[in-house]
Amino acid sequence: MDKHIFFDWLQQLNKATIFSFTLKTNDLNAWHSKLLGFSFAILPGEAVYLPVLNDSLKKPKPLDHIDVLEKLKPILENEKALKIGTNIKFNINVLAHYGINLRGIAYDTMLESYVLGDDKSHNDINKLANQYLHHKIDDSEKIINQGHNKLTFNQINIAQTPSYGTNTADITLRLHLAMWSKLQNIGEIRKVFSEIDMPLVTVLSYIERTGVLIDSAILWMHSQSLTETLNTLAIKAYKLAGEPFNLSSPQQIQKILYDKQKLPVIKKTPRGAPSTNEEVLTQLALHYPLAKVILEYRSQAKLKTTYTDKLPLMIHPISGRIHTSYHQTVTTTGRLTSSNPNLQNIPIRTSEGRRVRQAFIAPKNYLIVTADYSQIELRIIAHLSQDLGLLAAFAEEKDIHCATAAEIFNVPLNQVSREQRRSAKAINFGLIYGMSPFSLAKRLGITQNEAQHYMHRYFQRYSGVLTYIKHARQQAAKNGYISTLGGRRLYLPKVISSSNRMHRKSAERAAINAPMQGTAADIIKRAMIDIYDWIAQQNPPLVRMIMQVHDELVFEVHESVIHVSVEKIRKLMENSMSLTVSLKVEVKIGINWDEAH
DNA sequence: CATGTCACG
DNA sequence: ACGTACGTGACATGA
Repeated sequence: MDKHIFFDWLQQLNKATIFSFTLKTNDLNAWHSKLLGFSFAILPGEAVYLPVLNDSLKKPKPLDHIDVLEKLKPILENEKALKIGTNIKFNINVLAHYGINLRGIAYDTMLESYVLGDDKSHNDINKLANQYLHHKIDDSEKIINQGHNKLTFNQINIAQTPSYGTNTADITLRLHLAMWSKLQNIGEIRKVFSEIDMPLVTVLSYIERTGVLIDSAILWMHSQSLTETLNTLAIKAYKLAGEPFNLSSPQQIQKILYDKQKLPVIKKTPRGAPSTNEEVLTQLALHYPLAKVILEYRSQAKLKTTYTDKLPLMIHPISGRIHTSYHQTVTTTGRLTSSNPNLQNIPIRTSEGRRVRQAFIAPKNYLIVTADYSQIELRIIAHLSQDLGLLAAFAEEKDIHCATAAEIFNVPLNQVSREQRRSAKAINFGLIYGMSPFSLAKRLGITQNEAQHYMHRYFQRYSGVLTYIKHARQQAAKNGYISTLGGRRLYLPKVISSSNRMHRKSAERAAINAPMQGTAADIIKRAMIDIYDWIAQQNPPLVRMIMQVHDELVFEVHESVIHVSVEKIRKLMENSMSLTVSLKVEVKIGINWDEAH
């Protein structure tokens, strides 16, 4: 009977040009998860749960003596059989562990929800079902967790009755149909979905599974030396405070500094407590040695607790490498995020921090190659605004901060002082974030009037930029969203016309920043897709893409092909999207990530 | 589980 | 008179 149902479904799947499927696993972490079963749906309302025969299967032996995976493999690997799923990257990663190379990945409901701008929880099938299908999944549908009858997915038999096991595929299919009917009519969104987000899934899965090689001995030694430094700093701090206290507790530091030692309160936290953050302590450190010791302790403790202690623990026992997860549906702008561990915030700004990067190494006969987009966000605003001055500065390959300084301070390019360049750099950064004179003044340590004056000069010289910023604000207010070049939208639900001035201003800044940050994300994602296609053609592959850090890609490249590969990578990145300004990529090579930077 | 802090682009 | 540059994830503390 079971076998009959199974072979019947197998036949139907074989004929289907498109179907949805979900996986049941024993762990949400793909690297440690065992496959228990599949659910499939070809038509709305019809679904099946297929248990997988594996060694976790004990008592009931559904589909005994049939290797379900082996039978499904050709279907899952068939490019012509289109698949619908939710968080398909997870499925690819799990299936890869079983030797299945998932192809024909067509629609991911999580990504559909993301590009449609639904509020968060793009992966929450219950919420989406409620929103799009007006369908509440009640507990009776959940086959597991039913009181005494605790069945896990490896114990359920093949099932066609409505149950939590089968209906996830059904709901996924119906969710897709509902979201796609909306999505396909909006050209921009359809474009970003099909040209960027969907093809990127396979690429990210590849990068995650490839992983990064870490020299844990380097990190271990670094941890040891940090322990000593921290001990010494703690003793110093206790002496200056007159008593021992927990240097990791902002609350206790606050008591010592402000209650006991009566230091001036420079800033308060959102909840009204006197702040002890870096900005405040740096000012206090000019007069009070204790503040300096705390600062030093904090930065060293951060290195140890977040990086040197933790990274070695994240090395996968089998691959011997670190496998992060990239997330496509977290940010408002379209950037990726990385977690477990986060490889997008590895220290670089201090020499002590860079020692952590020295532990990111390449295997024997390979080198680390990094490729960075240079000034990508400013190039994007040049393109979006079509400001002639900015376009010319990039066309002439000028140092952009120097060029800006020359305009603002009205001096020849070759007479720009270091101080002037520094100011111009702050203005350029502020430009990207929608700065106010107040914040620019604070950043540069000048008066608000002076800052106002600088900004006025900037917008006088680059008037196209001002026009563009005004335009972005208007667009956001008129449409309730702002778009990137790739077609992604940042929705500003109501806040953009909020009567609360602070909220409104904040939404305006987001509207100014999103097209730049988001277009930069579009560009590097397109590049990653192109680079992956190139790497996939190699046999054997001598280049591996191993990390993405917003405007940078990191590779392991075999020594024998280093120079041709570098030029190919550069070319693919610089041409990933066509803009009025040319894109510039800086490539560096080293034996570790620090040296390649 | 919220808060404060700090690592990155 | 007010607060005030965009976007993230991880950690330790302490209720």
